[in-house]
Amino acid sequence: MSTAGLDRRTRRRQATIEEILDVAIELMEAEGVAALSLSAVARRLGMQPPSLYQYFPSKMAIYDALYQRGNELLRDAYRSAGLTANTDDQLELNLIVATAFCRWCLAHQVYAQLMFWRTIPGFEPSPEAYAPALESIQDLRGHLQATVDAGHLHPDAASDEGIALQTSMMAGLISQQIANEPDASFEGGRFIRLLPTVLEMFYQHYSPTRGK
Amino acid sequence: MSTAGLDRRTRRRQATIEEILDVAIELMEAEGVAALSLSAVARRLGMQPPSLYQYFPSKMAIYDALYQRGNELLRDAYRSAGLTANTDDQLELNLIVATAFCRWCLAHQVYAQLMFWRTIPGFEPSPEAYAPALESIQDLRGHLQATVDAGHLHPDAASDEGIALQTSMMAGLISQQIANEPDASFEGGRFIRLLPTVLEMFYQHYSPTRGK
DNA sequence: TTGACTTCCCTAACGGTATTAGGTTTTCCT
DNA sequence: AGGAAAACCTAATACCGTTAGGGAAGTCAA
Repeated sequence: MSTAGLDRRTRRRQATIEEILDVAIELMEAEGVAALSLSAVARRLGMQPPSLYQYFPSKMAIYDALYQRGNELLRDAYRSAGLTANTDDQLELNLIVATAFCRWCLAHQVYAQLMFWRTIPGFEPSPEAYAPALESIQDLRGHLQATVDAGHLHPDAASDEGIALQTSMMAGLISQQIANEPDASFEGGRFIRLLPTVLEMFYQHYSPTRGK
Repeated sequence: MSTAGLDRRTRRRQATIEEILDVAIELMEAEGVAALSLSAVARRLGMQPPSLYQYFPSKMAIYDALYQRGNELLRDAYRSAGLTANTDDQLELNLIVATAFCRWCLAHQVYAQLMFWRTIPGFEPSPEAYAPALESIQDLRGHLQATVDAGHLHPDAASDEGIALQTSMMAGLISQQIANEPDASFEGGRFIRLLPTVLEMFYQHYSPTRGK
């Protein structure tokens, strides 16, 4: 990530790579994820299209780099929300980080579509690009486990099933919001504003006294 | 829909249109929704690509026709599940129709992606193509209202919010399943098998005694 | 049966795309 | 300063969606 201590040319190269990715995201925001055109990217950069192949071996490689960048950004947003939260209540903390997660997805719909819907024909993320997504899932698992340990949830909440349940419910709100009301605010969105409700349902379902 | 009583030429024409749509769906299943190629469709039909323009004014029109067809098929699958269900229990009936809905989406992922994710750049369904989707939502509302009337759910369950909640939760399971385990069976899918659980949570949340 | 009209399908062409091949110029390190 | 490597170019290939225009075949009325 840091550019210090490197070759001058290597630094310039890295800057160009970032610039390509920035332009790609911008164009996808304007035209749609699947409508990304390398020619348009090159035009925007004042290059000829084949020159891009100095930096990425294919269009899919650009998607892959963006997939990775998105997962890193989301992981960081998620973590920093957990770290800066000022509360002792584990359940409230869960709401805070879940809100941060959903907020990020709605503010970065292009990334979200690339990361969670996987609708680009022929695109399969590389293990390297997928790694930060696994970290995010681990973080979520940690949050749930901490809530369990604090006695606020049944142990099953931190199981694979509990995680699948929570991610599915959040993914449902996010995908419905993006597909049906992409421009609504976080507070006003018909679907996303149900996030606290949905978390309540989750807590209810995994209440510590479940199964007597 | 019926081809009886029409011009001979009109009948042949209608058959060709259906054939084009069938081939388009087949290719999208194999290559991805966004990877549909009119040239490939024409090749499969033994035509030259421009000939397709006798039947559809553009590629988007084909997407639109498929969008409509998918919504009609889903509406019919949903309705027939409700009609053939053999139960007196309104809650069980809900599970049956919800299951039919999810089953259809997983069995027809191409349609589902087109209908619910809207990831084709520049595609906006026509009002005509959208109409059957509205019917499906009305059917869902009817089911929820009937459950409320039977005294099994709080009246809020059939409100706009209740419907948004239920559709979001189902959409979450479906989208997670399609994105992460598209080839899993309905019973074995890590996400979709949570459907009964999720409905339980919904019933719990909208229990008739809610708010005392 | 003839003539007109429509439908169907074709070829040719335009401007766009991703990508490869190969050459030239610029940049930088030793 | 020499030489390597990086950066960028032009040209070309093989696709794509779409438009223009023409010819053959089917259909209907006189």
